Amino acid sequence: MEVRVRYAPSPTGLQHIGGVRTALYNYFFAKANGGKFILRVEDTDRERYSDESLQDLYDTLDWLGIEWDEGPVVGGPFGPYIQSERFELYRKYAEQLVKDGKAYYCYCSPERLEKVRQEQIASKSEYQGYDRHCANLTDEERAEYERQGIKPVIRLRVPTEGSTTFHDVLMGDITRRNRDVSPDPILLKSDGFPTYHLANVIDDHLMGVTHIMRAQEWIPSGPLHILLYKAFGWEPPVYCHLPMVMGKDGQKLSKRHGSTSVRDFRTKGYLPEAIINYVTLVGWSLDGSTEIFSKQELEKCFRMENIHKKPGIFDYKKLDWFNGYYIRACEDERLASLMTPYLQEAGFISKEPSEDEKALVMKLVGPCKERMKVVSDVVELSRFLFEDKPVEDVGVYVAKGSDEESTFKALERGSKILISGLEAGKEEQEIEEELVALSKELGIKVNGVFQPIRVGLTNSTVSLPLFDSIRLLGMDETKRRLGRAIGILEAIHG
RNA sequence: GUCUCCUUCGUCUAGUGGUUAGGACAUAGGGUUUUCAUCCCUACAACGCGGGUUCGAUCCCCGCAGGAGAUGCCA
Repeated sequence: MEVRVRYAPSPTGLQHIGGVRTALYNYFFAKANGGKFILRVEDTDRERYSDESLQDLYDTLDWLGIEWDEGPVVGGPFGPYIQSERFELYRKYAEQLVKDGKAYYCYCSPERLEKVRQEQIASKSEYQGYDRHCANLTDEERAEYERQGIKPVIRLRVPTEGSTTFHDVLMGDITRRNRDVSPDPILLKSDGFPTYHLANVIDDHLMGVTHIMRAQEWIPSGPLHILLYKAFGWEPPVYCHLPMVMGKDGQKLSKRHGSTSVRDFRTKGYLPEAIINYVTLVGWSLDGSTEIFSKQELEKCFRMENIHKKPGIFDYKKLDWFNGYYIRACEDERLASLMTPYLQEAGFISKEPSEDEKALVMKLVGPCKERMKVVSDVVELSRFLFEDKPVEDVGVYVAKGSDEESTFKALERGSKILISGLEAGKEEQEIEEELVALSKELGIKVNGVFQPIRVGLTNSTVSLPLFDSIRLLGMDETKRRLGRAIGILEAIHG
């Protein structure tokens, strides 16, 4: 039997880490088993739906390189794959259930339901949920409600006796007494749209879904779904409930923990490889020691059995580590093009970069590569090139173990060695050795010579390596800034 | 309140009826280095608690505690 899985998000917000991981697991499971990965849009909540969310869904999957075999845009044999376009279908099935006596019309107002709920809470009633007020209306009562123009909902008749069990690949058998299953949940809302439970079961069945991998928060409604499959006389699929992704405090990951939308991470300069690799590892592992996985590898080695039961806490620092790793592994050309938008945003280079600017960005890649956690770090690393704010504070030029006098000499003589050396076409290593010799002569540490030069050139004690900085600045600018730095130290010395 | 699920270093995890309980991130220290970073080395650090079963339990069983989720005309 062919494996068919689906990712079925609701476009009511930006795609977040938890959702994307569900998508990834489904996608990898399909690939590893030569199956099909289906994308289905569950847009039955008309209140919260937004076009932006739908677009974000497509953009995010696109960016991650997750292609769906069937779904919106690409189509497929069981379409449409957007639930709002399947509107009529759900009503038909719901009404069939009513005809079969497995569901019924309910005319209760939201206000009444709320009142019932409040009373149950207030009385600490053991029984919580709908009181089945409309479960056995007579034809006359129904007709009266209809006359009043009340739009009914359709509720499932949940048995009050017995229990329902379903099997979960990870959890084993999960059993719930029927009296503990949500009493008579709504299947079709008064606006004619189905609820999640109805639409989900119908579509999974009609689309031939064989395995359902979804978040653990759905476990409690598992029995309800089984009841629905039974009511329709359908065979339920294999279930596998995924551990949730939590924040530092052990609560469901949310915005107060930091970024949660993939768009946020993308904007900050995270690479899709890093997101895929790390997110997959929260709740899944191959062998406990392999950490680096490419998407292609995961498409081969992903096993459902290796998914964990325990919810995982999302560790931003470990993500950073992965991202740094992937930045270092990134091709120069690609990294340059990833860096470009940040440099443009900062106003460092133009929207239509000239050939010179492009060449400069390429030169920036090497020195920045080892130093970025996220691509946006390039802005701070390269700021000295585009914004020249000389350091006026003499103390900054003085390295640890040196003093103002030695620093001045080191800068003055070091600059000469540097410039004449470069102009004579000497090897950098040779120049470096001469600078080291100078430090010895002055009786200061090596950095006592390099620091004032670096501060003079990059306006900061923390900078890219000296010779890289010079290459980026160019000879003329190097001379200018060195001359100016000498001036600053000289002036203060009188 | 009721129901369901979960429990190995701070975090992600490996693992076994007898192991020095392994790896990675983080943290701390050190080395390489012109700063930063990279890279390398070292250290720190865990089987939730209580009962069983057993010659022996982190591992098997039962309680407990703690955590999470669900309990919507949201998914």
